[in-house]
Amino acid sequence: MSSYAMPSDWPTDERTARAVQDGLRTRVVLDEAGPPPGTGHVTGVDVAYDDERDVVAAAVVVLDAATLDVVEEATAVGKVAFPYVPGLLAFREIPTVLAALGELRSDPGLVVCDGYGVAHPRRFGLASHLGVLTGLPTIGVAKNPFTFVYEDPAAVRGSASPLLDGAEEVGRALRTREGVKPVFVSAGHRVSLDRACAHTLRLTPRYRLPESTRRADALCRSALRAAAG
DNA sequence: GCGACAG
DNA sequence: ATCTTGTCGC
Repeated sequence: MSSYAMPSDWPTDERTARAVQDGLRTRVVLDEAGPPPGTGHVTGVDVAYDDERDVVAAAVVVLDAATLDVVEEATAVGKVAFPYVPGLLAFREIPTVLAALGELRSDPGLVVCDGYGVAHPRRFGLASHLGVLTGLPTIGVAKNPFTFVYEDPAAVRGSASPLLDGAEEVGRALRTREGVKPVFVSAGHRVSLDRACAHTLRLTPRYRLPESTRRADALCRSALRAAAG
């Protein structure tokens, strides 16, 4: 039995999905600093699809936050439950992610999502949604700026600039590798933006993307091939 | 109405 | 996300 239960009223249409986001957004907690970087566990989450066969595979990889060594891995396969609609990504990814999380024996610690948290049209992206449903601290690290505006950060690793939705800073463009395109970090649930960035830098000692998501990405792809392709 | 648009 | 070879560079 999974300890992370999916709501029984999972929406199947866009209208209802947006209403669900509006109903849950008030539960997002943003006044907690979150776990100190380099302590406990950090868990990467990612999902791969085979829309041709209507199959989706999710992977969660738990890392030791201090060493980045793999502590535990888990995967789950399911049917695609929602189409990709910008702003509604969570409804496509979360069902299978919850199933994979439910297979873990370890405490996930901080969950790092491939996408956004509060940097979202209704301030309730994938990372925030997953955080509210599980109660776990979460952050979002995306590869693209979505609809937000930002100034290119300085070339040196560690530089950052605000990711803006109008005048509001909803996240940060963070340079994780010298001279390489930045990643886009946002708080998800129970973690501050400053700390989300600090975690992201600790997770990127060598590559642009966090080790957690790189590991989860490789794992969900192989899980998908094993299940379908 | 048209274009943009996390993964 | 996914379709896809070679190629430039550290």
